[in-house]
Amino acid sequence: MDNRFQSIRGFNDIFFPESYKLQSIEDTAVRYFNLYNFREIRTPLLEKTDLFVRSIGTSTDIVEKEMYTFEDSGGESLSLRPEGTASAVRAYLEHSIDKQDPVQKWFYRGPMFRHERPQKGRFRQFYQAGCESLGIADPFIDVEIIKLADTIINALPVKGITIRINSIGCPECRPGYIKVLKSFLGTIKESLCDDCKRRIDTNPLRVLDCKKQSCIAATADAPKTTDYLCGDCSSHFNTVKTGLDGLRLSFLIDPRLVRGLDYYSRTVFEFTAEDAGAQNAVLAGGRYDYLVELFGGTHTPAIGFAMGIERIAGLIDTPSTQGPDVFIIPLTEESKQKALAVALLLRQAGRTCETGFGEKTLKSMMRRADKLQSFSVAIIGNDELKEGYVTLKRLSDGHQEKIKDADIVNAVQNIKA
RNA sequence: GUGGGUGUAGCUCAAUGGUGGAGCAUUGGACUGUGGCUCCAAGGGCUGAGGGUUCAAAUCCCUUCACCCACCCCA
Repeated sequence: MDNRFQSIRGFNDIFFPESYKLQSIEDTAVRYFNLYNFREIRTPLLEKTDLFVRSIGTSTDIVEKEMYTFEDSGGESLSLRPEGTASAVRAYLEHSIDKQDPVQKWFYRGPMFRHERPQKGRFRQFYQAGCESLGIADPFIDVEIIKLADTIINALPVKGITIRINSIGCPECRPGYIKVLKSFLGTIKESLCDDCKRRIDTNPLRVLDCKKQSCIAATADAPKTTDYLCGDCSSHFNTVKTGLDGLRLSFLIDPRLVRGLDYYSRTVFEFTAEDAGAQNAVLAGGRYDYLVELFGGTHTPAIGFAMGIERIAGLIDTPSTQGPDVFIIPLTEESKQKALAVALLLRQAGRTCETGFGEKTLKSMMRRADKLQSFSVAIIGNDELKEGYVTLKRLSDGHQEKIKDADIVNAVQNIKA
């Protein structure tokens, strides 16, 4: 056991029923993405490292220490994607989609990779489903996107979700705010933790995000981004808020919400769960109005979000599952061919079927049928073979009858009713 | 990368430094073509790995690995 291969840390095998839970979360998300007319885009898991460095930001933790980066045989630096937006924007420009129709609504789902220490709700390979709306600056798009996120979350059996929103301004107004914030932080520097002291210079916004009680207390009176927004950003944010109010969507304005990626601007939002451990952000996103031009395109406003599939799964009970409609029991070697024919017939009619091939005795097959929570069993032995019927038995009450071969599909229908 | 916790059967867990057990699960039988319930039995372990102390180590010490939780940060 000790010498056998082991998966690498933070890369997990996911078995049924956990896999089924993840699948149903993704399916729910995809259903609503489609309902909102988003179209799927599939991008590579591997990209040139620089794509992520330039979009996410050099001083972010993701780029500094969390990317799976290596050189391929040609000496080029490649990285497993730590998030989905950079690839989408790259594809948008690479295929000149902005020239055909700058307005695009895309969704994606799949694994992301970050080299962090695993803990509750955090893995090195994890799954996200997300969407991107490109080309529209209208704040009502923000409202619509947040409503989409809310709709997906509400379609799932999760409780205790809080929607937090904030605006972090634009290149017009943010520098001014950061200046004010920096000088404020300078005055309280001594009461901040060591990390935050360092952040004053490297990334002052992040000081507001510190979870240490002492830092939270020290920054209680810190200037708020929303008080320093320029006219355009301010009215954009106001429209978002009234739009959400108009949908009767309750949300919290969280001045400490700054997001960890450099490309965000204006509206940022996060859905947090009460019961999720320390990693409580289950869905997050925001505007990134300047990323397309940062990549060399024309100015293209955009907004998107991503949801953490496993984090949401952590809030959901394991779903109860159903066994097959019919478990087919061939008693003899000669009856196996007919067993297969019956199974195929039932499956064509949409009935889930399991076959008892490989089991030795009737008892062992019955036990297996029971263990799989089969609704019924169809026994096929030499008698049945000779006289052209199957013995159909309902396991819940033991009711059993002989069914002529031609009537099997109907009989299964009737026995379930 | 840092800190704390935990490693014993497939799973959940017992075992004062003195021959490693139980429940559940698995397989078979009681019951020859009828599951669940019950009873009986069987299989399954280098106690995560390596070293040390000791007459004697699952137990004490050191090292290492893995997992969990938290920090940093993030979905």
